[in-house]
Amino acid sequence: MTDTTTPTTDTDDVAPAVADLDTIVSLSKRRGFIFPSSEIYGGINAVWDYGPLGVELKNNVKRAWWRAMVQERDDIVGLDAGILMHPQVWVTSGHVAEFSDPMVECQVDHKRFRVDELPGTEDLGPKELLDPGIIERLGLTCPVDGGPLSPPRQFNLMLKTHLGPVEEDAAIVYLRPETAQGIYVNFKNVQATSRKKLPFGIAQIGKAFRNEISPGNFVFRMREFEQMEMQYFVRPDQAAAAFDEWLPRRRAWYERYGVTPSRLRFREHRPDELAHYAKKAIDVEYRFPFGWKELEGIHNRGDFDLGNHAKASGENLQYFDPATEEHFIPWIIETSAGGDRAPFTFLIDAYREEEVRGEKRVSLALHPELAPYKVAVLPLLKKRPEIVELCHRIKADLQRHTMAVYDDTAAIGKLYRRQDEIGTPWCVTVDVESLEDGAVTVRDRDSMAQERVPVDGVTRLILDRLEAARQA
RNA sequence: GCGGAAGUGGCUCAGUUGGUAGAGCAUCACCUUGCCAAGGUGAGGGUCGCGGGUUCGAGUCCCGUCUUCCGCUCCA
Repeated sequence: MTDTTTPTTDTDDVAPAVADLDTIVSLSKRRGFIFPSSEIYGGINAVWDYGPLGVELKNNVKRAWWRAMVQERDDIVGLDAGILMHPQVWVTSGHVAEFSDPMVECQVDHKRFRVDELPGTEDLGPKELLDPGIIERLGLTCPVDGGPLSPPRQFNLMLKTHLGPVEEDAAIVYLRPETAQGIYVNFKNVQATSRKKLPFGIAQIGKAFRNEISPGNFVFRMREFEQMEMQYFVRPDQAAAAFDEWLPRRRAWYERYGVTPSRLRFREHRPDELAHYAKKAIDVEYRFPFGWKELEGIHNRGDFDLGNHAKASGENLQYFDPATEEHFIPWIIETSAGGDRAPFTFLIDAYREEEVRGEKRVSLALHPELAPYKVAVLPLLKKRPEIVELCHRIKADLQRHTMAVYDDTAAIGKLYRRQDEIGTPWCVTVDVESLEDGAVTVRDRDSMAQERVPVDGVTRLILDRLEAARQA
């Protein structure tokens, strides 16, 4: 691969964050992008709601991802699997074992340890590992500083619920902690019905849930979040090459939609930090206001998932390669992006501030395809009913094709500023002359260029501009 | 979950030694203006995160709780 830089610190500010987190949170709330969940009851930890503008931005990001992954490719198809799955899926995937452990905490340095990894606990069963008296009985202490340990507690990173009206253990199901498993268990169905030959991929966007120990940083780490995942199935001997292909491709996707290249980097996981399913993992990281953090993970999962599911379910999940007449379990290259982190990143990176006459002006340089509204129609003079009427006619025509909005509740300068602050790329202004020459002014947010356009050509022009931005 | 800080109208904040809440911006209406956050007048909006306690009386003191932020754990 071409660009696998692996900086090590969080403080190498080649590209300082654009704005601090508070500024973004404040803008999000003020303009209606993101609100705290259940705010009138005091909010609920690590859940956030998308407001009128936020849902547009998020949907646009998801659509852009789907477009790049599914629409424009012949080798990837989509899927939308259930959030609830057979409980056995999570046993097989390793999540029951890896995501829920009896743990103890040192009372001195507050470090946490899995009970079954402390010396002398090797032979203990699951029940004994949770025994409150086990610490005292075995004389366990903190491996780091010898401090006293808390009684064992069950840490479960998976959220549970009951399926069926009667709450009994047999009916416990998990809310999926990752969307990937929905793809793996459907591998045969999708492959058979789509008749795809290796290599091919399955893409999915959906919610996942984790009882994070310490969520935070706004929408960066939530307990309910969205994933945009694509699982690419390949011959084992092609896995490494496929991995190297997807890496720059995924980074380029973020850059294409406006993320500053110097605020992106790759970071490869050390062997000791690899997830239980991964053979190799490289993150695409973004320079968030709170440091370099993962935006998306690209993993080589080998045959871990399909292999285990085949064994546990008894199903034959092998692929038959007609060219070589071989049967084998495909290997999987996974690209797993954050469906909330991506919009968050685009929002942060689009943030602009400038001083005009001692006043702070905020604007969002969002890529037109991601902007909540593509165009605003504004009257220069709202006293003339013909002008307002013409505005509504233009807006109605635009609305049939894209997100357009009309606003007349302020002077023209302020109307422009409002649109700049929410990232609207184009504004159409109707003035007195429009009534005579049948032309209006189209103003471009980024270049500030203005041009006169015949009323009948406005919609075409905006759609052309949008398409041009999409192609760029 | 642990340690530290914070929580007042949509946003940013003020609120003196406890006496029943203010400002700027924003929003809305009207007048004026008419191409890049103009001016004027007026209006709506908070019981001070929530619960309890002390007190004649608490935003202001005490306890609990929730939430947010910064660290420890993580990874979309």
